[in-house]
Amino acid sequence: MISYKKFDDQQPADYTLTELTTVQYPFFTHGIHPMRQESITCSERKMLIEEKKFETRRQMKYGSGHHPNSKTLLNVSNTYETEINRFQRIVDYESEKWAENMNQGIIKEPKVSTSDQYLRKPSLPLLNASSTSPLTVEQAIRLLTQPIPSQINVNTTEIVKEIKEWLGSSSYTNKFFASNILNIKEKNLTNIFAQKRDFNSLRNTKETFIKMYNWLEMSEDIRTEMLKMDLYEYESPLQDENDKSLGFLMIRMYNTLIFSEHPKKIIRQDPAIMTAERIDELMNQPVAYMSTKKVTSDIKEWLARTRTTRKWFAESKESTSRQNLRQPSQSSMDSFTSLPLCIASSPSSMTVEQAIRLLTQPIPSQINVNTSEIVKEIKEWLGSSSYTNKYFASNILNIKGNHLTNIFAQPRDFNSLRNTKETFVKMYNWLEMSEDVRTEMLKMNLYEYESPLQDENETPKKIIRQNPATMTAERISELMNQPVAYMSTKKVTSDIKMWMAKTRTTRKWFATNIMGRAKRTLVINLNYPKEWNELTRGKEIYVRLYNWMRMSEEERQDIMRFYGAENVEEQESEVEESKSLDDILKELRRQFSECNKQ
DNA sequence: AATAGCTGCAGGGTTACGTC
DNA sequence: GACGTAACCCTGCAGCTATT
Repeated sequence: MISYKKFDDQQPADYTLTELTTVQYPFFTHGIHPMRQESITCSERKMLIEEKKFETRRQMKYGSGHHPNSKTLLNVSNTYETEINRFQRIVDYESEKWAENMNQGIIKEPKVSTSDQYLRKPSLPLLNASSTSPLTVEQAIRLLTQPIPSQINVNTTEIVKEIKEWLGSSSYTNKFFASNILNIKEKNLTNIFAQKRDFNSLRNTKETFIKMYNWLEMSEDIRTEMLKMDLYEYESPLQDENDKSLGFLMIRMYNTLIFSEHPKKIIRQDPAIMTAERIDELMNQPVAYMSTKKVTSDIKEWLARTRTTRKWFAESKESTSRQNLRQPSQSSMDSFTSLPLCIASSPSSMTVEQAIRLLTQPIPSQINVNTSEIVKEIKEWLGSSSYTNKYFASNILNIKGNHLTNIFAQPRDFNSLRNTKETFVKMYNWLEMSEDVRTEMLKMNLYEYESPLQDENETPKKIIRQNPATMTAERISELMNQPVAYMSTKKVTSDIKMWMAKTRTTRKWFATNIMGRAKRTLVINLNYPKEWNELTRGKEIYVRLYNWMRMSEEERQDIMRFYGAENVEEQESEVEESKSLDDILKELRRQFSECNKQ
């Protein structure tokens, strides 16, 4: 057993590079490694078997009319095996470049422009195919599964939105689209539609998002063509029969050609100069797309072959890189919030919610907000427009005219602002907008449905606390289920989260006892609040959250005590320290502003 | 080490809606 | 009204990270 204890012990280099040189791909021997069979996903299998048909056709076209037979295939595999030996089973997972290289002189293929692959122009032969000849199944699947260029910041929310829009405008059902194009169950698609995802954190569903992304990139002609096809008809039979068949050989070959591209030569450096940085660099090279099943399968094989323990491997390498892999999730979450700007750039269909979201969009933290400059520019804009200050104040900023006059008159330090920070955020965003968007927004009545909650923030309506002893289930139900015409779900959920943090109420307790929902459900609603107008049956939980925030703290404590909360006494003493509901609300607003700032 | 919180995934249950 | 289907909501589980 070789020691793997430290990176400094350069033995491991023999495993990452040298050791691998001795390994042959089992695909191209007659004894096929059984483990490898499991490394192909269903869709990959599908692609491969379809590729077989494709290759046959291409052989006919480019191979002087001679049919491929087992000998031809063997030649292909031998050639490939040579390559494999040369590159020594270090498999690269990025693209199809190698396939193209390999195809020169081996498998003649209609020219697939791999260089264009990264330009996100749907690989062109397929476009042509739609006009000149019918799209083949393998072309269709390749189009669908084409990797998304790494420089693209995949916004799953936007993809979902656009797919929904497309489905809405088409005559096809979600179910048909799910099964015939995405190769998933309809319920799964429903979940994908309902639950926001961070693309980089996805595992199995990443493939679905890739397909949806590519779908949106296609022309309507190609889509129509594809919808007529039965892309996944061979899905299940393949599971059983592939072992000894010719098809299986093709599968193996094509899998490697397509999914395991030419390894970029990682030149082995002198082991003595292996540094943490070098390791980091090697381990964290960006990857645009991979077959995760294949990678994990290969890793398992490698672990077995090199007798590396999972524990050692996990702790020494993967554990460190794992943290890094988690990083992108935040940035892509941020992209959700920046999205409305894009939507609003075509103001024709702007909704009140979009407008408000545009206005209240947090100012990026790197921006040094100059309030004087904002005031100056807003004044200039008002001067040049036909709108009065009062109109602008009430219709865009949702403040009173005299408040705006004060803001104009008194210099402010943005970071010290509390309630007025929101106004400056709105003014900042206003200045960032195009005149078209502004015009559109000025025509709207943004605050007509302003919720009582927000009014209460200004002058909280005192909810008279009844005698705690009289708190009953009926009273609670009455308080919690008061009808609500409109609310800013984002604000409510944000307030609730702050309140929970402040009172140290757990999600589990609150969800079970107050909301009457599972913790999971509450967490989803808190973290991914839907816009009020998008909600249908799901409004109930938001109504309860809203009404919860609407109550006085004493009322909340009474209810919590009613449900037997253990820490109500502590919370109560905490509450007693605060002076009034007014202060609580002010504090919440301040924290909310802080939140926005960050 | 224990606990809390978050998330992907999958599936059950309910509601909405269209068709007969 | 009965029925089937689509869409939506809710939840459990498992695995992960962060915090205490």
